[in-house]
Amino acid sequence: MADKLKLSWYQNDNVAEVSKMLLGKILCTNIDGIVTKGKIVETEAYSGYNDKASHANNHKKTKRNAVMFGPGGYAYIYLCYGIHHLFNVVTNVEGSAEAVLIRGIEPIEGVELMMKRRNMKRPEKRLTGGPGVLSQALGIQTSFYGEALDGDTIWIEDNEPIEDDLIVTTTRIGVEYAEEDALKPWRFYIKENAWVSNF
DNA sequence: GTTATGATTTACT
DNA sequence: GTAAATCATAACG
Repeated sequence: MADKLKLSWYQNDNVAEVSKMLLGKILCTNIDGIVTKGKIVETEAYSGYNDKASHANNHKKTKRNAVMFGPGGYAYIYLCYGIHHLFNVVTNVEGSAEAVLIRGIEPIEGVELMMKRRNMKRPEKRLTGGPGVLSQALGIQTSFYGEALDGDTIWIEDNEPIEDDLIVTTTRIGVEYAEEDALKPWRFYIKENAWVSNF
């Protein structure tokens, strides 16, 4: 069995690199004594410096994103549209508001429970193929906010790294000529994986 | 105290 | 393909 990633593992000053390395790792939760696991297949990096999409843009510190300003290795849960829980992993050291958004996972363990939670009547692809639903499938709630990822409730297990050939890095659309303003290719996913969202 | 907004999902035409 | 749902957070008065 793979080892739990240590908090220091996340405290890398290159968010994009952490995002890349998170691909293929195993995200685990332990809710009510039941463990569910899923392989991370899609991630997205967020920085508090130059990413307009980030809640921590321009070092804007609020109560909600405060955890992102802390040291890496903690869970940042954000409730979007009032319904969807988005799960982020805080990276980098204290003072740098950077995080990795987990966008897609491939169910490994506890699949039936996931479907039960989601009350799935839909194709399996939608079970965890999206940032909002994967959180729900794993039972992630707002009470996970600020949880350390080396605890017994939620953690990430190490796994064999994904080959570079299988990692797809995407840039934003229509930014080729606007290199200065364009955000870096900070979206990563595993090639030819059915659980990647939005395709 | 009140209002505007969003890192999305789902359903329907 | 497009449109609507829905609520916690943040900013403003």
